[in-house]
Amino acid sequence: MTKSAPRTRIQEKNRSAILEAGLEVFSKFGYRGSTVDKIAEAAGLSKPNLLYYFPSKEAIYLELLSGLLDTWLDPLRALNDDGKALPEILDYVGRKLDMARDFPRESRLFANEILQGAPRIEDALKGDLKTLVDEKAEVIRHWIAAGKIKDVDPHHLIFSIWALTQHYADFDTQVRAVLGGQDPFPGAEHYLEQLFTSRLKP
Amino acid sequence: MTKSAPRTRIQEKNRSAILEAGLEVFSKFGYRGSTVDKIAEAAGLSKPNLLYYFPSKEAIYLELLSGLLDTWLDPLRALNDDGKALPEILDYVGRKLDMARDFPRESRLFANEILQGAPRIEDALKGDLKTLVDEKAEVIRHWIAAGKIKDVDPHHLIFSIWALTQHYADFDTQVRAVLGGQDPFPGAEHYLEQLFTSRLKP
DNA sequence: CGTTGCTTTGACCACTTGGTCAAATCAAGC
DNA sequence: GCTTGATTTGACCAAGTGGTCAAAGCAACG
Repeated sequence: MTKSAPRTRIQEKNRSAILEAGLEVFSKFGYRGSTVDKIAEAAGLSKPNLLYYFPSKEAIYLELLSGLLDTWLDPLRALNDDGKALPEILDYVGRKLDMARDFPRESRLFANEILQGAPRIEDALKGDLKTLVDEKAEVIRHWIAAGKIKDVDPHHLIFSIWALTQHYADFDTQVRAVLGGQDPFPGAEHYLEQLFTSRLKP
Repeated sequence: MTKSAPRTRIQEKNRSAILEAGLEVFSKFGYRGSTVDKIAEAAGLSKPNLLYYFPSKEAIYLELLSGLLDTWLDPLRALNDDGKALPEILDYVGRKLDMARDFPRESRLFANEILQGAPRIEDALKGDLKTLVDEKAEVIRHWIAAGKIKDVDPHHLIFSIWALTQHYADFDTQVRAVLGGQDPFPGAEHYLEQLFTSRLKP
């Protein structure tokens, strides 16, 4: 559920333009490095006009963050105990890697917030996120008990999937510098599939 | 080689106090989020006094960064073609994980810089870093050709080691939130050892 | 056309921030 | 104790920042 639903078409347009601009700017400069002026310019509005739609810089940031956390966890929610364990996990890896490729700004915004100690979403991490991860760790434990995959620590398995996929979005600059500008994603997809298959296939 | 060598004992003491304070503050708030006042306070100096030792906020940041990149790459430099391939790689993983545990501020400072697009160290990444990684990739390729480890893309192997180890420093907040405050490192060490052994052991 | 309510803006303000500077303090050798 | 050079500081400044506000523009409807 989004904030108080905008009524007019123009409100809807401007609010979403601001959020898009906010994502662009916040993900590039971090919260402190972003200015209301920059966001306003990116959204094609004047600063006071932007502040007519959102009460403050922080309000934009918070709305982005809360929307993001959901989107970001959707692939994990989709991880279900539907028979084939390994393909299910490989699918999750693939979906996360796709997101790193297609939504790097979202990944970086999130990374920025966690790096600063997650001051604004600590509760969500200790609450919803922990609950969801614990739940999925249980699913993985069942797969292990049933002999469908090898014995691994489910939490660290999940962490490793996050780390490996998000690395390609968050550290994009470094990865491309080392690869000499070459697109990392085809290679990454193959590498990660092999990596997790080797570790998990019984 | 460090900057112009400080002459007096007091200069040495204050300069290193400032660098220590800078590391503390920059790694916590990022470049833009850090103020000269905060760094000065952490170093136990007044702002003008701090600026007597360093010409600007950026100078502190740059000196930290350039010193860091070296330290950060030392473990990779130590990766040598000395017979046993897999233990060599597992050692590298272990050393990087130790650094993530013992020097998380350094890792976060670096992560912050890369996240912002590495505006101040792009050249170093495309130069020294790429050279070093390409060189070590060649070592790994030899191991593969000699049948000492399984066939993997050397660059992505190195990326995966970086991603997995630094994740525990950079995303510490998230990891601990999900684990309910439990120390992640013992579990991480075991998980990573198994992961790379499974993938690489011929 | 004129009223009404949504939208936009120029001018402005208080506060933070990086950095300067002249003057004061201090330490050490003479 | 006095001189000399290193160190420290209070006062200050210009630029940038988040945010306010009253007034102006604008669209739609009677």
